[in-house]
Amino acid sequence: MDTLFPVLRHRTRNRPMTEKNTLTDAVHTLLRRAIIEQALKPGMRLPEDTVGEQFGVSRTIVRHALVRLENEGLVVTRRNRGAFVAEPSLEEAKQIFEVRRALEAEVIRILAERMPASGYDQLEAHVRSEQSVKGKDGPVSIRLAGEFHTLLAELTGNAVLSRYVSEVVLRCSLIMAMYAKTHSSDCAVDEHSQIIAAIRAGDVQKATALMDHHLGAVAGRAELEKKPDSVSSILSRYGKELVS
Amino acid sequence: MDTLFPVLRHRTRNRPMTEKNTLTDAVHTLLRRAIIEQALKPGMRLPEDTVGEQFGVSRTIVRHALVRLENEGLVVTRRNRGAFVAEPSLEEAKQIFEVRRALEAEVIRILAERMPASGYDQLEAHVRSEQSVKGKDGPVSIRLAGEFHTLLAELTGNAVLSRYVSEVVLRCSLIMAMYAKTHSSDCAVDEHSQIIAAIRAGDVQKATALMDHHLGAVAGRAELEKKPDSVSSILSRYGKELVS
DNA sequence: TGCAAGCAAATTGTATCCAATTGACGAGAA
DNA sequence: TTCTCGTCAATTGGATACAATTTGCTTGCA
Repeated sequence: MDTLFPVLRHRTRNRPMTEKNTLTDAVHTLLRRAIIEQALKPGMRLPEDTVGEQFGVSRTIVRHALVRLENEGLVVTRRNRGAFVAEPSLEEAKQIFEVRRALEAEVIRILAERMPASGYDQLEAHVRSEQSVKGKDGPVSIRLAGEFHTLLAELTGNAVLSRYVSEVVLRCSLIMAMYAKTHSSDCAVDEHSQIIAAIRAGDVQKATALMDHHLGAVAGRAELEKKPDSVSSILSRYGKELVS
Repeated sequence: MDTLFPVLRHRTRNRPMTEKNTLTDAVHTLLRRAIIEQALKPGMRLPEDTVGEQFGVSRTIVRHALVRLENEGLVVTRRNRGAFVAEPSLEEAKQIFEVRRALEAEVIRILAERMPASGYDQLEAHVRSEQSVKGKDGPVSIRLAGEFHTLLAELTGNAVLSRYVSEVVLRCSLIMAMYAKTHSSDCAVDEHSQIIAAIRAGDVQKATALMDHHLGAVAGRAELEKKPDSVSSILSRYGKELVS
């Protein structure tokens, strides 16, 4: 545990962070990455003082970070109980995928209309980096698969849209971590290429259909398996119904 | 100032709040309402201790509430400067409307497919309450006009979608407060009725077109006028470019 | 043996305190 | 007169201390 994130202090003190150079942002970013990469598994408790101790910051900071993560849907907090890594239900997962489809359809619609200058270069570079880790089922592959969609959204130039897409993509990563046996990003890379091609051709219909299929495949893969591998994740859901 | 929200303590101590009964939630909710109803105008400073003093809570609470409001896009914070009510630029406004159109189109698509049992009753009741304040340009009218769209989104049963719609609707309210001369919700009510009718008829095309027109009219009204009534709002934007 | 009441430990909710950064004002020099 | 530099007040960033609530365990009783 202690060695998971040993560089926080250093990076925070000396170098500007990706976001705002404030401790809260640093903790927020690291916790998010830890959740997405499954270092912190769904349902795991996140006590404020424990986290703060590991990161060498006070509870105040951790709390602020947790508030943000809760807004992003990656953690849930229960009154006087503390924060937990979210365990999206299948119902919730369906909802998130539904929204994601709508948002990404809009992304495609916009990009087909106005793709920025270096857009295709960036996309193709990203696909290449995805191909370079093809086959591995590690956290890197999961992260890259998500970042393709984030990049796509960023290219629209619409910061609001981009933020929402990022959020749903992150939550989908969490969902896949819970429900899918393997992330199996093998097919995904090819589908990414096809989507780029369709956008380049200006064929919104086809690109949207491809994206729908792409997301549908991902969602379907999750729904079929349900991954009841750990008893706790099941019992926790039953437990929730008892207390609420 | 002191008499604006005199009931906070009482409500918080004795009664469950709308959200979670914690002071942070209470302050968060009240600040949000104050911003939407234009009691707190765009660009206005929100010093932590001043706000906390007015509400009778400590700065810690206000900080947490401000963090949430920032996540919602209703306030912006500048490092070591404090929090301000957001002043969305026209570019930002365009982006928000773009996302809103996409989200609400999805709402209509879903509702045409699966409208819950009492859905139409609730919608018509809401329209009636909108009509009852027709003509007045007060905060109540602004709030109701927004809540129609929020209600629509909630009826989808998709909590994620509903949350995002709520957010963009709130931000649109702020935008209209800045850029539109009058909220002029006169036409809006009728359009709301028409949208309901189209959904009831199962005509997704028409409902979407109506909604697009509805939102387009709202957005257009804002964009045309630009409301340069106060010099400060213009200068503040230039000022931002200087310091950033 | 099983259940309930009560106590103790742990953890969050809130308030207060110290430090660091920023913006403003004013004095002095070009 | 105007620009620059230095000091100071104001405000946020962050840490610590205290209070309230919940949980789980222990103990007593049926």
